[in-house]
Amino acid sequence: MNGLSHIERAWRPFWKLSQVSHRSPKNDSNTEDQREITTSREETTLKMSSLFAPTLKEDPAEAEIASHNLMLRAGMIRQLSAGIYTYLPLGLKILNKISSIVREEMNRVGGQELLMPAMQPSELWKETGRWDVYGPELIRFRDRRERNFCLGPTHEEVITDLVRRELRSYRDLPVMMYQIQVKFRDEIRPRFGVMRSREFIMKDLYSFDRDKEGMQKSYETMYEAYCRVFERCGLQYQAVRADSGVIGGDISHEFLIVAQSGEEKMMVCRTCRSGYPEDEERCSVCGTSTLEEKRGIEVGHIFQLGTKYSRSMNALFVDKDGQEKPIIMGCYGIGIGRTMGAAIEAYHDEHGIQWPWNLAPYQVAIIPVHKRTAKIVEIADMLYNTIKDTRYECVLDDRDLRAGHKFKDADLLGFPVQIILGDRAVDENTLEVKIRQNGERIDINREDVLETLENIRKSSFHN
RNA sequence: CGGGGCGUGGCGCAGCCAGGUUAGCGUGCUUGACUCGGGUUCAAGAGGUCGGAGGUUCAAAUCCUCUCGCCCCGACCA
Repeated sequence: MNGLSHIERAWRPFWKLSQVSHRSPKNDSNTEDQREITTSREETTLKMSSLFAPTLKEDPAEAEIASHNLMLRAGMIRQLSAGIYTYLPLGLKILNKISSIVREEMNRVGGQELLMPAMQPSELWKETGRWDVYGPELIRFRDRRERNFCLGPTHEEVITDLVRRELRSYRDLPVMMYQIQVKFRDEIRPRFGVMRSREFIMKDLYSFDRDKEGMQKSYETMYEAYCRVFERCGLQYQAVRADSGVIGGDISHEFLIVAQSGEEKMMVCRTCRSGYPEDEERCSVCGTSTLEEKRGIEVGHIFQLGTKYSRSMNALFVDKDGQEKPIIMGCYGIGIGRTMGAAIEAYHDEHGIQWPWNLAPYQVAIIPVHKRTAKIVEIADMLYNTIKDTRYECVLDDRDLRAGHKFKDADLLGFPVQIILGDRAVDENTLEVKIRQNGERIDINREDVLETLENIRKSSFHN
């Protein structure tokens, strides 16, 4: 058994432990182990003949909006029940792309990942009063011993409980912890596929500070991290001051992806780009009244909670002056699945999805137009193997289908670059490259593929 | 929860109002041939307790009752 002091020290942020001599795992492990760990890479290439992505030629009856329709058509999701979806391999791949970006940006600013239970005892919720306040949206049930539980729609209670048990001193603050996990909300009306579902993947981060200034600093840090997340996703976003709703607290901002089909209206300052709720008439940042109405999809929401949860749940720390004080909290959510839907709303055309470079499940699709000549198959394989060892992810459409079918699928699935291999290209030693974003087609020399890909990546307006 | 709509082969639909042989069409799927750069063409084939339960009737996909599910609009929300 470890002594408590050891445990306490172990979970402190590493930057607080600089005086403690701790051994780096790198120095500990032998080179054999290192090699094993570093060689386990994610799959970056795929033959489409083995991809489970049942595409639909026709529009599914249940889908009203583009993203829902296209996710179904592209074989990314399937519905199990109202507001409950399975992510098929391709859909999951994209979900993971978004999660990775989110995770990297959270880690970058000192967020520490953890994983909390979805199943939560009612007692915690009664402490904060939300067992009664939350309403039927909270999915409740009893276990075999008649004890009340709910499926977490959010995790303030659980993390506050964790922190009040383990965190004692101002020396332990600030801390930011987050998870990327499944949430449950029994929506009055689930709709638009993955956009408003009853079970969904969310990143939720919680910040803990010793005073208001610290909380505001954490808030600003997260605000900036959110900007980086959506920038990296290649999405046009807008932060808007917002109401706090049931989450509570004082100041909050919503992050919206700008899209025509967005449910939410907002006013954006033409001069400084500040965003306001739809009823605002002038920009308080630069004083002008040249606001423009835009529509967006809410994908993130950040809150300055203050002491709402720490007071009701008695999450206290001892400050420098020896006084017990409630921890000052903030919470910060990003809907991962919703971000995926919003990206499609923002980037699609009549043929299908147009993935931003960084969200594309694969950036490149190699499309041999037929398999009749050995040369085409050969070049396709060669390209596939070449790209396999690079930073690019690619699929090879090795299916036994006609060219038209492959083209339609490639457009539908939205790979940013298609490399089309036909007889002409083979004869002339060139490659035909089609850019999904703008439909542009260029012929390049075969040896220039990687350079071309890099150029396309760089010039992609939403990379 | 209020309002509207829909459940018929995997998917998209017709048939129902005015009950009546083996329940159709398109697409997809299987096989064969012809094609072969934008979901080809032709032929043959497999696949359906018509959401479920009960009722009316000689007879129900069709009429009646109940029920389950799904979609859309509204209030609510990440």
